[in-house]
Amino acid sequence: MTGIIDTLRERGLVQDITDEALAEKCRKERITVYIGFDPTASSLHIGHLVSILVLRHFQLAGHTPLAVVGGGTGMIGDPSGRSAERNLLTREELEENVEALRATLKRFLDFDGENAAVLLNNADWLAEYRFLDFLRDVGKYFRLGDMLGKESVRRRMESESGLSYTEFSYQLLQAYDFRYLYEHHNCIAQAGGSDQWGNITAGTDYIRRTVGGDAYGMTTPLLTNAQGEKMGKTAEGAVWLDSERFSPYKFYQFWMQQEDRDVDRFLRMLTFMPLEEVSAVVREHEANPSERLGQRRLAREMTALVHGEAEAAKAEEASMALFGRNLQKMSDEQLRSIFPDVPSVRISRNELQAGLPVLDLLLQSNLVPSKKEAKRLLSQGGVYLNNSADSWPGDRRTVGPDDLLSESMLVLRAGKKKYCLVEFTP
RNA sequence: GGACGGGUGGCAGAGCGGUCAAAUGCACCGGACUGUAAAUCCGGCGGGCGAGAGCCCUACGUUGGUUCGAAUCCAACCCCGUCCA
Repeated sequence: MTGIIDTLRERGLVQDITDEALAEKCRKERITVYIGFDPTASSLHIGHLVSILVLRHFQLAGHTPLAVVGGGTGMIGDPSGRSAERNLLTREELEENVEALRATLKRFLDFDGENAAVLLNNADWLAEYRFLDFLRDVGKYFRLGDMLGKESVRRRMESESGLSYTEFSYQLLQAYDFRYLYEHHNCIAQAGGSDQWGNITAGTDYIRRTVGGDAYGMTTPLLTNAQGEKMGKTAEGAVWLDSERFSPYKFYQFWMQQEDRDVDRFLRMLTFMPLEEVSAVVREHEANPSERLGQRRLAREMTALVHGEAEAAKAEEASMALFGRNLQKMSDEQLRSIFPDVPSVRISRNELQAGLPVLDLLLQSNLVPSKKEAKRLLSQGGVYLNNSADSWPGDRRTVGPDDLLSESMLVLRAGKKKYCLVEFTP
């Protein structure tokens, strides 16, 4: 029988494991596994995706996943010198973030059935823990040498910014989390990103020393691209999993724009496609890279996974319309159908009649942050009206009714891949 | 509490009285080449005004001061690091 760990290994999702016995155990029995998510932001981004998917993999294999939101551990970041008010506010913020994380996590796991997922908040057992009790019950089992030896601690000690006592204590909290879950939820394994190794082993060691049980840990590799850069951040910020912050269209485009050599790895790590199918797609892609079949499939799969099949279909359709060759044939009706899905803006028709300066149009469409940048773009030939860049006599050019693509719309483009749909309304 | 070092653009890191909107590298944005890819090359990279030469505003931890002029000198304060108590 193939166990979940074997499956995860095949997909490149296992970086390290505390004990090979875990793989064996998973082949034979159903276990409970947990991963923690700290509410440092109000939404999850693709940096969290690997962890979420690992939980789902476990669940699909019949194991019970616990998703722990760090309402307690998330408080640790608080600097002590804050006013009571601000502290209160922060608490509220934290609470909101916790709620947002719960909502997102719920979409990825199944909360019914025999091995229903469980959503927990570590504030429930950490918040009321008294400091002196904690030092006696937990702190006593940690040796300073071990704590200082952790990679994360060492790096910070050597860095210019140093490390506060508060953050230094974090590993104890996470270790205690693990023990709590071990005792109350029969959870014998913790997974996490590779940066969590130190915290995870702190937990397994602590459990061994206190309750004497077997607890295991596993880490996933950090999701990086072929350049070795951490995935999840773009120049504008994180790639959120929440459609309010990062539209399905943008999400689709994000994956569409990945480079060739990442396609195979991402398909294996981030989708649930059978590996044979992944190989087939990759082969097809390599035979004819300019078709971008690999990226297309990746974008489609990822968008469907995160935003649902319907949104994925819309994002794909909008992308094909904008990036397709025959933009000229688009009608008002067709453009309007993708309008809500892509970056778009509405401007009064009067402005068009009067002759709208291109610089203003660029600014209003949010394609540029400033007029200066708009001028730069224009002078370097990076502005496209209805996908054609020719005939642009300088930045004093204005746009009028003749420039419309359909009755009321035009397509503005900055650079190679940033579009904005502009509708002129009465 | 003391000694020393340090706080500069998204990051790293020069500058140490005018020629500094601030070298250089990375990141980022356009363009060429392509394939919404990579590599490479070219251009750009605080903001406003101007067709343009250019003009103006805001910026080098904070606040004051010296000076015709300060990222650069002085003072106080805040923050970080290292060592000492």
